[in-house]
Amino acid sequence: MATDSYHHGALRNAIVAAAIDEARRSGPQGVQVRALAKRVGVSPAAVYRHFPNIEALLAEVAQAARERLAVRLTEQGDRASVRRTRKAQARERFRAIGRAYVDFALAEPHLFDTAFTPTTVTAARPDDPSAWQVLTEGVQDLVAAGVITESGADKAAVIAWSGVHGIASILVRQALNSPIDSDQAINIVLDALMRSLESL
Amino acid sequence: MATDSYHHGALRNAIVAAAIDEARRSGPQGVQVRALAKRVGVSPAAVYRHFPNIEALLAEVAQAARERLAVRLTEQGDRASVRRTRKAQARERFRAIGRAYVDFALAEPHLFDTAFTPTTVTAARPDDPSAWQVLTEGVQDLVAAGVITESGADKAAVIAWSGVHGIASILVRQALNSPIDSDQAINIVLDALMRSLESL
DNA sequence: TGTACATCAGTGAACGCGCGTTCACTGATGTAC
DNA sequence: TGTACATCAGTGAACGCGCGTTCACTGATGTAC
Repeated sequence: MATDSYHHGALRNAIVAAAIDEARRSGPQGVQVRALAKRVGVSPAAVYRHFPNIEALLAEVAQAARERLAVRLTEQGDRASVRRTRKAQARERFRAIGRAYVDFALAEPHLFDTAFTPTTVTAARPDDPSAWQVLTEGVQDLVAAGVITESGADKAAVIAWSGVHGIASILVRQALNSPIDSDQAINIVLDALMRSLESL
Repeated sequence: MATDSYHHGALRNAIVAAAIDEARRSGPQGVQVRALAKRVGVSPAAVYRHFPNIEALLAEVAQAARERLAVRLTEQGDRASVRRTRKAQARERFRAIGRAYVDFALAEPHLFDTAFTPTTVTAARPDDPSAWQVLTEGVQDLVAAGVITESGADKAAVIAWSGVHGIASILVRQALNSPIDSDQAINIVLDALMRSLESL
């Protein structure tokens, strides 16, 4: 791929990569045609060979952000410490996924923002992997291990997602108005989540 | 207050009111010097008699949005249905506050966004009333009624806020990816919240 | 194997727009005498 | 009670900037013969 010749060769990928990095640094607002073109070493008009408008590019970046989040959830779920019983294992894995969700938000606040930014353009394909799906699979594990009943699965997913998304959003916005510090808060929420799932 | 004379008379208030309405319609991005000036019937430069820059105005609007939320929480908490026992009453009130939080977000999504938009300028005075405080008072009620222990109060506040803020954010962003509909989801989260508080 | 040509990813310059902000000014207001 | 004057909330025009987008074009690439 000759990035320095007249024909870039892999311009589309380069633009998306630069846009993701820009979103990581400055959030959805940071995704701008002219800045990206400059950064990739190309004229602004070249961007329009690959995207009809900036909204389409932003939608793709948002999807990429959501997919990165999903990847992290799976990674950290797989890295959960090993437990004796199947129940304990499923619980541990689920908790690790929840923790990863919040950790991602704190490590990449702007990317987290971008992931959930409203876009006028809808994605051409479904998220793959999808954070919601990873979470749902975690719930299925809990069901299979007998931690929660099958009838409670849908509820469990909503409850868990609300909890982790809530504490993540609050911490990212630095809006936690409590004597409790961030790390404690995360654990308190995760504990509460596990408790309320098991009483489903 | 002669709003049509050379001296407006109550320009500052008029600008803030217009800005809040603009935020209500279009979110924090909608708060713009020139548009507000035009709307209030004044030249753009007049705005700078009352605010050093647009960030300062936005910070004030964000605070107003948070205070409106807080007012709604109190209103709806006070309107909670009457129960026989003190415990049941405290629970009912707390649930009503939680419900009001989510309802506000759904009724005024852009204002909700604005309330938690990051601002470079910090507020000159603390929020009054403050949503966090209303929530904390609800927790104190639960403690006083003996529903939860005093040692669990701080935790309860964090848990509750995460839950309601989470489901509110998810619904506002229309990101709920579940067979469950919005209204059910809200109740499921509120139920889970109440359960996990009582097991503190 | 060499050449003509279609294709299309890039350029460069310009467009119109709306933004926040500034500056020298003007006109209404209220206070001191 | 009437007038001079300080005060300051407003005006109007302009600033520089950066944005997304367009358009006629150019140059590299690969394919057909």
